[in-house]
Amino acid sequence: MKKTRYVILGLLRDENMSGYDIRNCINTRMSFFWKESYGQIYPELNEMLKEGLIKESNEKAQVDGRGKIKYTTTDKGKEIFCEWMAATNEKDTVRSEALLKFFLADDANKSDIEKHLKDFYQQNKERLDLYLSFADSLKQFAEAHNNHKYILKMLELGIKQQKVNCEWSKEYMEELGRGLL
Amino acid sequence: MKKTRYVILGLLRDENMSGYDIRNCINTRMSFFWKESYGQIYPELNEMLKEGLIKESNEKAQVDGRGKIKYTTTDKGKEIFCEWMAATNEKDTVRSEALLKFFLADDANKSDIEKHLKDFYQQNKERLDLYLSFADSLKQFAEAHNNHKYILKMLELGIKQQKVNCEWSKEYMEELGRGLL
DNA sequence: TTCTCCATGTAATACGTTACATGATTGT
DNA sequence: ACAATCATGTAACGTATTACATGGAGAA
Repeated sequence: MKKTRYVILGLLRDENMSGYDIRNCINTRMSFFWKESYGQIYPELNEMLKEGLIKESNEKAQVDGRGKIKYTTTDKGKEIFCEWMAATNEKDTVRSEALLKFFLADDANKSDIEKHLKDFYQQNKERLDLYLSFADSLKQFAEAHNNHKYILKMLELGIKQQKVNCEWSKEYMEELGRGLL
Repeated sequence: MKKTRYVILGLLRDENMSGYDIRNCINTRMSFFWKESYGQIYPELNEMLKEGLIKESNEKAQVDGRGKIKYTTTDKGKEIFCEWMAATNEKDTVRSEALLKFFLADDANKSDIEKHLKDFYQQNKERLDLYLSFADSLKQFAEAHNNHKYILKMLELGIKQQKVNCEWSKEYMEELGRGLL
């Protein structure tokens, strides 16, 4: 089942946003467990408008200058968001090309693996730093929004996961470097 | 880019397999970072046959009884597998409905979150046990195949990840239970 | 003025799942 | 005899990415 509308609805509860904002927010803050492309977001927004799940918020439209269209959730939107929240989750769809290569490796492609481990470490380190700084900025306003503490909890997990990935790839690289494998 | 053929090629290097075998192997051993459905595997196998990346291995066909068709990689298949192995990885496609809900939670859906945390813990625990037993069985034949040590390394990461997820969700549940959040 | 980024959108294409059809084999 | 599982396959459908089109705003 498509979940685009629920992410949108979830974000709009907190703050009025344009399609562009939504896409950016998802692909930065939420990037370690989600992403969306414009090709999904814009058509979905118009669909949701028709269904009355969101509406344009003209209040802030001018403040921001541009022809930007900001949206808010309607009561109906909040309702279907809550229904989704309460429902049992589908099985995750996880696909990692790096992990796939690590799994399928053998002696013939040892040097490729070393390269991919390096990239893997780098990417996880970058994300780790991103989440740490995001968590820091949230902590400063922990009282401001009641949902901040939930996001912080979530980030805590992301940080732990990135750390595990970094440690593992570092160790693995060292083992390969010392010819232990 | 579709990666189905590379998984297939990777598995076939090690052992002759049928489409059914391949699908089972992916959806059990590799389930924490990959999956494929019959609708992808069978058409892909026929496509690969046409392109000369794999061929039927009639040797073992009878041994197994059934009308099972087992495949092996050809030289050309090995070649394109190696090319893929050496290439830089695409960004991962990660989508977890559970994590999405944890991120989008607020006080209004606290009880939903508790339920999802319970499920999350349960699923991660089950996977953890699965990988532990898989790792155990591989360790017994660690010398048999030169690729076993790479798979073990990979499983090591999977095990660490599952553990982190279990610990995090357990802690989170306790905090919620004690009304700390 | 030209470049870059903001901003919205769509059409073509690629990818993936589901549900169904079919039939053999094994265990009870 | 019956159910379960093995085994292969396809058509319909749903979902997601890509590439492109369009144009305004701000900076160099």
